[in-house]
Amino acid sequence: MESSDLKKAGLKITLPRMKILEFMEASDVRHHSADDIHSALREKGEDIGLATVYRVLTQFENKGLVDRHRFEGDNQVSNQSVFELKIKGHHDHIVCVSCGKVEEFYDETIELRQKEVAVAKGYEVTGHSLTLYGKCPACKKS
Amino acid sequence: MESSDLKKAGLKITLPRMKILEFMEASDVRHHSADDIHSALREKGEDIGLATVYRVLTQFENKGLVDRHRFEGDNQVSNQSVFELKIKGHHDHIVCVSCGKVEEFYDETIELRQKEVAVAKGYEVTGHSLTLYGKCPACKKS
DNA sequence: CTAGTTGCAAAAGATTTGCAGACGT
DNA sequence: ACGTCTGCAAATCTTTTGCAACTAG
Repeated sequence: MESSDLKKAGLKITLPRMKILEFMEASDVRHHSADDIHSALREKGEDIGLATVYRVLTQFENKGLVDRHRFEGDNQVSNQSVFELKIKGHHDHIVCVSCGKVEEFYDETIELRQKEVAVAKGYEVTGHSLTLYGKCPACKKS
Repeated sequence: MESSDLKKAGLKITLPRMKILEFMEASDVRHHSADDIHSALREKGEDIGLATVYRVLTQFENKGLVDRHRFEGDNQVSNQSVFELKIKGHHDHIVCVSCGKVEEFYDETIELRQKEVAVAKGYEVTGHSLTLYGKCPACKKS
């Protein structure tokens, strides 16, 4: 399923692209910084440059294969963008401010209301970004 | 009202801090990058370093005087953080992807639903960030 | 073969930090 | 006077770009 996605997107099937896609699919975590991916692949013995990782992710983003997020919020740990495969439908995020864990959720009520708010202001909506910040169950105890 | 805010926050009342606060209060735009503020003050003849602007804004953020946002979204223009005075109550943002204009809104339904979603997942909410992206009325025509 | 890709190093943009001097209280 | 700030320059961090070599189709 990987190579067909690339072909469909009009991108040549190259080793770095395959490796990056594979890594993102195989990982149990869904959000990765460019550096995460680069280090992970390096450790696996792949010789892929960080610049290539950025280039590939940017291409994927433009082709609609991945989303790029910039989590902000209370105790922001890093300034890096994070990327996630766009295999599932749209959803928003909830980030733990203590351990950095990211979960996803989708709420029809919120989605609908957002559109209403925008239209009421005369906007033509093209997208949105919603992220909740808080302490996850595990971190609440400590 | 400015100096008292600073004093309350436990910060010395210095010229750069006053100037930055004044500028943010006086401006009709509510969101400014560190560089915006720096340039604006420079043009007014104030001799304030960019590093100081960043330091002051970061202090203000920690003291709860300002919020820092990192708008992401469809046609990302810049990677700069923007800061806004926290004088008004909480609200979210709607950003025009064409002209970059930022408007604010507050919707009780969305706020409520967010809290519900987080609680349902066992989180203790500490904050959230919601930004809609779209074309503003003026830009829709073009 | 040929255009699209890659790795590396250098560049660029945003933000932070070290330090000596200046300022607020 | 004293500890806090400030400006400047240098350092850091993240991301992008130039370029010569390489590779998929």
